[in-house]
Amino acid sequence: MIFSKILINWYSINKRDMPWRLTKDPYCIWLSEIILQQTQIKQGLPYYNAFLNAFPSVFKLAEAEESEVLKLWQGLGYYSRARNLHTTAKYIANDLKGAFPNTYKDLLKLKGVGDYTASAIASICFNETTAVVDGNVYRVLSRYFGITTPINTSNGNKEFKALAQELIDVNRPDEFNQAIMEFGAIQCKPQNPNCNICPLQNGCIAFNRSVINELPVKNKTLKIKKRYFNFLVIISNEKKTIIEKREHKGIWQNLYQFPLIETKKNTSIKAFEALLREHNLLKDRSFEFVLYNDEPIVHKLSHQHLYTNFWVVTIEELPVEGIPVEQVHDYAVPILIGKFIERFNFNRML
DNA sequence: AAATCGGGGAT
DNA sequence: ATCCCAGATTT
Repeated sequence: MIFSKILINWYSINKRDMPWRLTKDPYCIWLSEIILQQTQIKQGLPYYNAFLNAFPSVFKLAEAEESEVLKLWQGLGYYSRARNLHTTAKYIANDLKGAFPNTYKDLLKLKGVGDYTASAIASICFNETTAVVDGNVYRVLSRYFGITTPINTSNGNKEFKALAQELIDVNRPDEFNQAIMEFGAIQCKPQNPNCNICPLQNGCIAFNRSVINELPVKNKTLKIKKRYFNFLVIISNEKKTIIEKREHKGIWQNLYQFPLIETKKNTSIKAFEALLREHNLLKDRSFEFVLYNDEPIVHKLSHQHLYTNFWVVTIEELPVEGIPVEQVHDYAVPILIGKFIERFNFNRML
């Protein structure tokens, strides 16, 4: 039996129930694919339901404020996905009058839609024969065909895309694409794949050579930077506090945070007091402060480790406008801040 | 080509 | 700790 046929047969028996498998509506498929980029289904699923509930159509999404979209995206990470999602929704609703692009070529032009997502939408919604290549596909193909080209190189990307495009079932591109991804997710897993019950075992080069655990090959480049964040949780007698928007490029763009002092290394309380006293918001003012956490809170991102302190500063009157403390819940914040807000429990002060 | 962009889950 | 996750974009 041929490769695609085996996969599709396996898929028909083993596929999991997913809400986005109940529809071919490009809006729903697009939304699910953006949410699931670099995101496990278990983590993305509640966000998919929340978004469809809040924004049942591309027009509703287009009408929303970006702040609202980011708030709903809070905790999912890679926030450029949410910003691009909103930009693209406005483009489709306003410029295209809601007519979703229906070819791989046109889908690729959308912000936040790359080769994988364009292929997925084109095949699932419009039956176009465009093969997807995601992390699952890299793994399944590299093992079955014994390919040692590193997957995170341009050569690897080209090679696997071409191979997947050869293997795809032209009569059922949608099923083939979903089958190979599902197969990679629950059968040909990264660790301890179920080779003993695998329908592709016979022809699998990695299995026959006992090199399953060596594939796929990936170049590692990761350099992790350490950063030292000090957030100022400034609270006035009126129970107001200050938050600010992260406007600049970099992590958490357009999300909110407490005023931040970043230092080159972790500072002692004594040394930090000096920084506090010369800070714009506190200069020449009378205040008290306490370090909320005993040890720096370590927040790990893929390229940075953030060593974080929350300094609770009490002051008679805010130097700028500020917001009532209970309103901190209304803003999209990084999960690092969100967890602090939850633990600190501003509402107890009311 | 390499760096950047999150947060959680599995081992 | 380390790797991975239904990748895309910027540098």
